Amino acid sequence: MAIVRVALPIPLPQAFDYVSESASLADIGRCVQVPFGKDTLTGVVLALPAESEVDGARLKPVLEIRRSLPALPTDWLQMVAFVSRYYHAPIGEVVQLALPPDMRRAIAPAPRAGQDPWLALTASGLAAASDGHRAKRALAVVAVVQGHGCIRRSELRAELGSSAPIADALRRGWIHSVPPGPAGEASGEQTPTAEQAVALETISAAGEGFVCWLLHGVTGSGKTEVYLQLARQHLDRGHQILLLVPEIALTPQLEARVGQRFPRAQIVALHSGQSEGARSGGFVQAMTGRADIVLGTRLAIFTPLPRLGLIIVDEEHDASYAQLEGVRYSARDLAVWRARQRGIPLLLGSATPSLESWQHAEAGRYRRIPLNNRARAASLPTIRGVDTRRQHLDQGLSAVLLDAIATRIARREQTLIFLNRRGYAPVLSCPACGWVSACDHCSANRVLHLAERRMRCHHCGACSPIPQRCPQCGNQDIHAFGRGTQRLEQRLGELFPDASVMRIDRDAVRSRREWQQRLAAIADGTVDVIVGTQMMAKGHDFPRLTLVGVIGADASLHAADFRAPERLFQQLMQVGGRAGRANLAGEVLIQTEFPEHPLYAALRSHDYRRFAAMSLDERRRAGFPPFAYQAMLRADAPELGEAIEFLNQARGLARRLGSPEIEIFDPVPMRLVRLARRERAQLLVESRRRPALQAFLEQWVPALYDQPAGRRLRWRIDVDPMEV
DNA sequence: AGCACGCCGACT
DNA sequence: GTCGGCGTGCTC
Repeated sequence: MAIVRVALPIPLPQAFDYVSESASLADIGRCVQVPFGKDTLTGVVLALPAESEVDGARLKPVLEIRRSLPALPTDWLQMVAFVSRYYHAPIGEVVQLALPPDMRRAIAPAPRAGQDPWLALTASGLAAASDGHRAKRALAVVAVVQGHGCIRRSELRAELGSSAPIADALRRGWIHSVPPGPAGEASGEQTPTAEQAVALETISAAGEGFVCWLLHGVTGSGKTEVYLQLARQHLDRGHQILLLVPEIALTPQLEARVGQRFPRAQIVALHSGQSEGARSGGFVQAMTGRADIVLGTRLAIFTPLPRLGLIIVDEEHDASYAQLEGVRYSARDLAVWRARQRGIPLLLGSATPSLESWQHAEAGRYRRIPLNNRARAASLPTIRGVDTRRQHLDQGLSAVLLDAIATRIARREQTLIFLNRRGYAPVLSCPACGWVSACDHCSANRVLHLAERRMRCHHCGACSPIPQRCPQCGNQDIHAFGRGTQRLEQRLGELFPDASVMRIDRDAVRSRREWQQRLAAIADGTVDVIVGTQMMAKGHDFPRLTLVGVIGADASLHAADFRAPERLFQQLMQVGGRAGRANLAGEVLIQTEFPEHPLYAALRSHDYRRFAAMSLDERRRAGFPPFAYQAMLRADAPELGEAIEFLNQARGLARRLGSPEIEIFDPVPMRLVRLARRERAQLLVESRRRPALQAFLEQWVPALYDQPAGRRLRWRIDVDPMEV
């Protein structure tokens, strides 16, 4: 009779022991069905302990061990256990997070390569394409294949809506299926630039063991080419590659690029908004070693990969690697842990690395590789500040910026106006009595959305109609203060009546399809001026975009959050990278009341290093991360008092456990105290040493579970919090 | 988390 | 006399 330790999907910190007649060591990592209280749950076997802390008579038998599924590998279980330990999240919740909801469906065999071959153009197909005027339907096939370089039969079929012309084109010999071959066979590999070659040689020379590389490459320096050539080397050695990307709409583009480069590799894409079945399928393909490359967002860090040889984290500074809800983790940090665990190299890439990573490099823990030159475009954009202190502004737009826009319109070039505020105006207010459009559920104002004819809270999503008069005093003369993307879009339309203005933000672009349509319109050059939020900052190159205007950036300069300037710099650097490509010089105009601010000065000279040195110096002096390690206890309740009371008890506990190495702060209401009818507070604990913080948390968090007050409200511990 | 058990107010 | 409020405790 073996004892089986099982992680169950419940928010309790411990695993549960059961007994089983048939369990063996081979069942560690398998899914099991067990009775739990009144119902039956599916869990994962963590271990077969020699004995249980629970009295043997109380152990219930395992109902079923699902042996039809392959067992999760030991290193995967170790990673999950680490996440639970480090982030102080219940093991069962971590397993639930890391495991696709239903792995059963995933057991169906993956589509066989022979069934769904890669198709590519032949020489005669190329000839047929250029000489035209023949069988139109088959030529359409040729055009599509040519457009993709290389495409799966299933995708081609989906695009054409029929498979008959594919057969026709195959018969004519215009296209052929690419015969299966080594996964590392690359098509269209570029000759690396001198810098890229150095980067690749340096990384290869260090061997196959654990090294954390920080690839610091300016926008357009060709980081992706380095990723792909490095990936090819590892594919050649039979390794699997994990490529993490931020949670943004451009995943499909990168996927297409990887697919075209490695027509013979099995590529699995894992991103949010994917069906359960697809996620499970990809998970199992990766776990069984059938997938060669896993490309995905933060959740993909939990993919089991038996042949894993390389991890790449693109745009490693990106905030979307951190999960803020539920089990809190940073996929980038876990990537480092995982690479060390597996003894393999890890590549973190960014034009503006996180200060955490930069400091690791400064301290020699990561090895830095610079890519200083743009691979294609001749030069970096000119960045200038526009001093708005003494200027008349038209809806926030300075004459200098308006002139610059007019010039681009005349030249048939494009402008992007970057404003990180959605809606028409951030608040509606009555000048007579002082009423503001406050949200009933949050301590925030509802934003005027003229396009949707609603007032909307950007925090909880609640909506209300636009009042025609002041709800408090009846005054008909209420005003919209400030401006968002909608108002700018409207004003730019008035100022440039012959130009076409397009708005890109989460309200205007709801679906992937809309996003694609708008991108296509911008690429076509039918748009002159784009008003966009940070959605526009990432990825995508627009060859005709030569001017970027930045509005309202100053707000982040003096924000309460000590990370705000870092994010601002990253964002402006990224959005500036949109300006000027190929043979057209780019210009970035930043409207500011603080043109002399060192952040803008560093930005003007494209000097990330200076910015990083300066910021790290400030952080060191202030004792902020990465020179201190933090954990945040957050609580929310219907009334703020309850949350504060719980945190005070928690602080009392902490004081009793506390060591001199731990600093315990007072509970404070969060900056946005009220959110969706709940009031929130937080308590910060900090240490100069990570192990000291962890040792403290190991005592403190279990004690918190025993606090009776903790049962009446929601609380959560956030290790290495990104927002303080 | 779910679900029991368990003691105190307004209702068929 | 009961139906039901959610406080407290437990789940291997």
